[in-house]
Amino acid sequence: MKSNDRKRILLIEDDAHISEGIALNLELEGYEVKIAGNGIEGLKLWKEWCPHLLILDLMLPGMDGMQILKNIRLEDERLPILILSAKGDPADKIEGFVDGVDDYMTKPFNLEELLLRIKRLLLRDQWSQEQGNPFAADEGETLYRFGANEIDFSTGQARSRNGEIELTEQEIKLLKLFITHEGKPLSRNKLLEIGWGYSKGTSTRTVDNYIVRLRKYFEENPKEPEHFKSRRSLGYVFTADP
Amino acid sequence: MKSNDRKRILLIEDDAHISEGIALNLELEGYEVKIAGNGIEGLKLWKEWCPHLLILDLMLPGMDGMQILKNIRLEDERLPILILSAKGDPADKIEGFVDGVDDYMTKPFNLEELLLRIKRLLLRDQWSQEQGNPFAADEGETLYRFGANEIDFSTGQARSRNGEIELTEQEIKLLKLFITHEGKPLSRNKLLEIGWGYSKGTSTRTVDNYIVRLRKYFEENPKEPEHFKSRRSLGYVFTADP
DNA sequence: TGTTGAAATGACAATTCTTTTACAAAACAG
DNA sequence: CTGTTTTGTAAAAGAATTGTCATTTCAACA
Repeated sequence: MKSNDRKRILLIEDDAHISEGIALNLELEGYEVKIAGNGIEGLKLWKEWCPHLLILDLMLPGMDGMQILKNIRLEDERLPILILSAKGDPADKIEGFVDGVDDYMTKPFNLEELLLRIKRLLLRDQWSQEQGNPFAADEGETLYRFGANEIDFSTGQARSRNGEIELTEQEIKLLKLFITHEGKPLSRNKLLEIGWGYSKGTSTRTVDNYIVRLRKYFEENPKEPEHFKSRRSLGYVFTADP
Repeated sequence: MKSNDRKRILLIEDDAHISEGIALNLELEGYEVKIAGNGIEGLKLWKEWCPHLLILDLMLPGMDGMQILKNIRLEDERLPILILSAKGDPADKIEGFVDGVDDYMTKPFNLEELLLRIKRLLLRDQWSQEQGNPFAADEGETLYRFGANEIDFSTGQARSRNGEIELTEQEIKLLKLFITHEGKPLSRNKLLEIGWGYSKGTSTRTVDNYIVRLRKYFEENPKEPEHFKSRRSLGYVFTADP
């Protein structure tokens, strides 16, 4: 293993003053740093560059930080994420943590402390990598059942009354989104933003088409959906046990 | 793995009001909790009870928190430790972190946040524990059979319906990878990283070429692979008995 | 050196998945 | 009812991924 390689840290932060300050310090500590000034760019860099740790400003223009967080957690359960936020009230903190944040600091923050927290997070992460095998990531709770269906997220396969199905990437993402938000209506916009990384305002029939497909796969009678229901002008709701 | 066992949390805190409040909440969350009212007792319990996580008040009577911390870190580098402290000034924070603290909260703290931070720390810790060596196939049995094929890893030879084949080094590595991860899709990236030691993000057709070769060797009908299947945008899956 | 064979690359074709487009059907408001 | 908005669906167009082959690189070896 080449654990000697410099650790990559991705910083998603719109305020150039702050981001450059942090980046400079991180580089002095020996990390490799890239900055994204907005969410879209951030997601792109995350995909391409595969950073070891992510520092994320919750208050971003365009797609907001929370969306990015959700988006990334759909695909990577384990990436250490440290949230920065100007807002300091407890409500924010908690919402951030719920979605799988590893650490949280409010601006203005103490730089030394930030550096130490980062160091510690990366150290723990490295322990995870060394001991476990790199594939263990997916091997936790990967089986999900609802109705007469069973989904194995580790292999991307599903069994339903129609037999075995090989799910595609988007289908998996969408399913995860629905399952993690069971019972809550998700608007097309939200789905596009979180599951696709689109910026707001795009209007297409894409989502509907996927719904059609999910219904074909998993509904007993696709015309009378039980699990993937539409809520007019709200979006779609997933229900595990109708 | 007995991940179902309740996690043990040791709380070292002299103020009974606070400690009991925290303990109660932790128990409601399903943790097993023990309280130590001072440092000596704390160290004793840590040794006997082997908690999964330690919550430590820095301001303790007698032996002070920092001593305990150092003491424990001498013997256990990895135990997740969360510090509580009434003093909120940065200097304290930093000193705490330097000595291998995983998280730090100052009193008065938000209970929800405490619970969430604990949850996250324990989750990461669990990931660290998970074992599994990607090249486990090295051990013991060197003969592997699947379909009409037989591979002898000790000599690097294989027999298939096409006769005897001398496998090359890379082919062997790749085969081992597939065999040890039967049923799981392996992305090109993972394969390149593990089998070749490439860093992430390299894009080549190398892996595909090897797949072609493996299929030629081992598939009855390489155009309709049974064992080495491709899962678009996920990678390749190996299946021993289709 | 030149030979050899494995390993890697790059171009292009074949395939599969995704998005758009277009329109029908359904739900709603008045 | 009737017009408007929203949702469902199929099929075409568009992208992206994968399969294959010819070619180049590289290192071992005679």
